[in-house]
Amino acid sequence: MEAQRGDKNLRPPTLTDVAAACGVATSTVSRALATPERVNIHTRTRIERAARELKYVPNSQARALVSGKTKTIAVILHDITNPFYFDIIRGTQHQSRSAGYTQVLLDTEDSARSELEMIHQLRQPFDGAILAASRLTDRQILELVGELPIVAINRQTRGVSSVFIDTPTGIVQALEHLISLGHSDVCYAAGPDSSWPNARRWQALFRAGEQNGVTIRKIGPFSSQRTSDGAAAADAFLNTPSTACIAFNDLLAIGMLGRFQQRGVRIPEDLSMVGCDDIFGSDFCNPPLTTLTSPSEKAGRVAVSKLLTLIDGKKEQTRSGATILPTHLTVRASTGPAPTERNR
Amino acid sequence: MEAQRGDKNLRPPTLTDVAAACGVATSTVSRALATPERVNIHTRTRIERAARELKYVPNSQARALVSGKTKTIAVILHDITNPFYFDIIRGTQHQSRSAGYTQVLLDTEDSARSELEMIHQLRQPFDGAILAASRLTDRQILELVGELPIVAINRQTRGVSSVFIDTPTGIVQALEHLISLGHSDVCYAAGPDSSWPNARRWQALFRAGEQNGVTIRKIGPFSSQRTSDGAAAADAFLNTPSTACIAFNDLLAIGMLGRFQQRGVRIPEDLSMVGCDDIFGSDFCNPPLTTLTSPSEKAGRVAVSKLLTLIDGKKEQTRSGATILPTHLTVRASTGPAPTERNR
DNA sequence: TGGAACTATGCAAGCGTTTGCCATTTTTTG
DNA sequence: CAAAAAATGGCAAACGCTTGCATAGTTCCA
Repeated sequence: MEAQRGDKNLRPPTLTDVAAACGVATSTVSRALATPERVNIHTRTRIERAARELKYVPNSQARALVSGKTKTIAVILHDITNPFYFDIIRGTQHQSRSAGYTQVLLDTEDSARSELEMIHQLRQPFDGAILAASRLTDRQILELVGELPIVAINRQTRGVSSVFIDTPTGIVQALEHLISLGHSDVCYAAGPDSSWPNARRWQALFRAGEQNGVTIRKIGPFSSQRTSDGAAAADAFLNTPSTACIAFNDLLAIGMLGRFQQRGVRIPEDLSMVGCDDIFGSDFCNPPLTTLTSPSEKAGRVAVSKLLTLIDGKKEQTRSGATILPTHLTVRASTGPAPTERNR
Repeated sequence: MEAQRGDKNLRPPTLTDVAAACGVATSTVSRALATPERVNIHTRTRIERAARELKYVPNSQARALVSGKTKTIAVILHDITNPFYFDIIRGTQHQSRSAGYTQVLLDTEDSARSELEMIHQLRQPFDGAILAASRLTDRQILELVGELPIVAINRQTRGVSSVFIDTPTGIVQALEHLISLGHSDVCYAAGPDSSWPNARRWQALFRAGEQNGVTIRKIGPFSSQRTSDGAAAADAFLNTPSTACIAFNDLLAIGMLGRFQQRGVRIPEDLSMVGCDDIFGSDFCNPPLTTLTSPSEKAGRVAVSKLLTLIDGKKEQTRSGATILPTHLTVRASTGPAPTERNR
């Protein structure tokens, strides 16, 4: 109950303070710190010592003002607490940090409107932005790209740099896994219509079903932001004759698992479940979930490095391609042989 | 492969641009936007329209430079991906956003050194900081408090504003729960020595054990950052004669659960497990974990509001007290009657 | 009707840096 | 040894905004 306000050192030291302490001009101090070779070794060391003694820290605002660069990037997602983002965030964090950038997490609370608005504001304080699973339309995204370097994750739009986690291809693999277990009627528990990856996953599954001659159905759309959303999906599933279900994401799948247990449906004896993403928890839920493991952290890292090359604006490298990251099927205990007869 | 760089609007519009468009001075525009009542209604609307048309967005750097306030706070934690923080982050996010502040997440990657260093740097770009589970010493924290408004979460230090999630009291409740189930020998699986809450939890448990006349033991310290850390703890536990275990946190507890299953130990028939925090996953792990539910999101919110009053610097309100938030015991399936005879 | 009291707006300084340009000194070179 | 070149460091402008002060108009009251 004493110190709780900065009494001493009311004003942090500035370049001018350091300059005064050394009897040189501020410009010299600035150069000594930024371009040491432009300054005499002797004065330089003197300045460096003074700066250290005064605990001088450059004011990033002032620096940003003149340079126009804030060394800060925005990572935009619509729900910070969705575990899918955890690893992505970790990836962006690592990569941006190691490049000397600060990242700011912004959640749009699931409203496309605020997302667009937000990004408009962003133009000033950020050097670039990463759109993780955006709900924006292609037009909106392109408009943004005109204002700010942008990299999208799991969202491909012509002319926009992006990183795509190739779950659709993984889904084909998952279907084959199910087929090899004897399943011939598979249901997709869909995520929100506004989700771009959701459409892609469904499409991939549907096509693969056609090619393999198995029945594919779809239930949903369901919200898929928390496990509790799974209950509705589970109940809907039990109205289908399918023996296996591939869910849009693990959150939904885990929720379904819980509901099935509640209703006395045994997994994988009565039916098989496959999730997507391999989020935290997929390995210890009950039963552990067979899922498509996403290289999320890597996606975050790659997105940041793409963004940084965009920011550094090597015009030549402005090839706004999509980087595609493969997923792999992780088989755990939620998938098993198709039941001879579906019990209901 | 076309638009990917801001071709148009190379330079965002400034106050001066708006002023020119209206034929007034920049100061007038500034006032029209900041203190509308100080400007004639007629000019004001004219300015507002121009600003809208030009899509003027104030430059936060410039504003920060003159005001000295960045409207940004730092949230410092040592591992972004530790699920314990998710809800805290969500809380801080909500509260700071609604107060018009931006939050930046900084992880110290578990090194006290970088934490201190980092915060020193922070002084410039942040108006304040929230220390979530700091590894700093009291002295270091006090030093910081002299430089920057600070609120600590789960860390009490004289003279430092803080929010404390009262898990220790909850632990007593958990012990009583176990005692009522017939357990009389309880083991604590400890987290890292450097963790302040860990010490408090152990202390509370130990005392409660003395008062209730039950045996309390301790194993560890264990790392407790991911579930895999639980394996070692589980094995260590099996070397004790205890019939119940209270783990430092849920991550550790869930990890232990997995290892027990691997080793054929049945929960709760053979032994009971209690975790702390009630993180994402505690409700769907196998078996669902009895745990002390933390009001984490609320803790985040409260921390931010305390920080903001500190920043606004009402000298009177500078009562750097600790806010204590109660936890409650959530009983799920991992605790049960003590086994008549511990099978091993 | 002559100020007093407002109201509305402009001027210009200043926030802490960076940086182009110039002046001075030192070094190099023929 | 003089001239050219390089090294060093200072000056001042600029980045975009806020704000204290000054300047006109307006309104008001005696």
